[in-house]
Amino acid sequence: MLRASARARRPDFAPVFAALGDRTRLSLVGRLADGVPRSIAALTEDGAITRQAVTKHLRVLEGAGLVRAERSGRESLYALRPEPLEAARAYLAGVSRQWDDALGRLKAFVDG
Amino acid sequence: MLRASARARRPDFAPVFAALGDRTRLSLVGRLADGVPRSIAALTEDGAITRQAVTKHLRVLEGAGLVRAERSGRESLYALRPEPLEAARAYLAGVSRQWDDALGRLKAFVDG
DNA sequence: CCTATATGCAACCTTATGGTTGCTTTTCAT
DNA sequence: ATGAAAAGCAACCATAAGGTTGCATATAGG
Repeated sequence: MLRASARARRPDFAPVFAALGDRTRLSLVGRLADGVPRSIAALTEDGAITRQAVTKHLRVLEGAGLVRAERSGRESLYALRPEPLEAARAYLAGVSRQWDDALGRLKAFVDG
Repeated sequence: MLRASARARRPDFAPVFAALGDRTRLSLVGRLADGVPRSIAALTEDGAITRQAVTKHLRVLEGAGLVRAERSGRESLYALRPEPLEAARAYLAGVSRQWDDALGRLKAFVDG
């Protein structure tokens, strides 16, 4: 039963949203959205926060699949991975669509 | 300077994502997506969790604007508010678009 | 009126989170 | 070869998060 297992294995988006649910992390995602991989030091540059804190945030993002690290010499470069972002976007679109459909049916019922 | 203040007041989505970043809460949102307001008791029915815990989650969702409570007699009915969901969706779309544009420019440069 | 239902409030517990500091290790460049 | 730069590791701290239990309050309905 492919359809059943496909339905059963719906990925759970909570971790992705949780990873995005922090100002600092959201800002990191925003900064990496230009497609340029950056080192931890580069991402710390604004100085608002310690390098270690940035590292932790990057690990969280990596854990949610939102970012990927690649070591290059003495620095490790973090790059955005758009796939889970897109998946989360699609998920939200689905919920919104469900809502709109429901309202549509309600209106049809009332009018009908 | 209307434009400047409009730009300055970009809503910050972290709280919305944070509210969505929990399985239970995400499930509540999913259940309310059919447009039917539900009481706390109704939303607790599966019994996986205490009514109090559900209440707390609903308050968090309400704090993020994702849900709205209206008291009706002895029960308070919670209804989904699609606006912040849609806004969050649009935000993610924006990040994805930025990423795609960046890749497009990079490709144009390489090919160029 | 009295009782069962629905919710609210408050205290409490455990673990996760966001952040720091200090020290070590790897690597680049002079 | 040596010093500075980049990152890793580990311990620690304070607070927030998710959850529970116990008790109080309001309302629906016989």
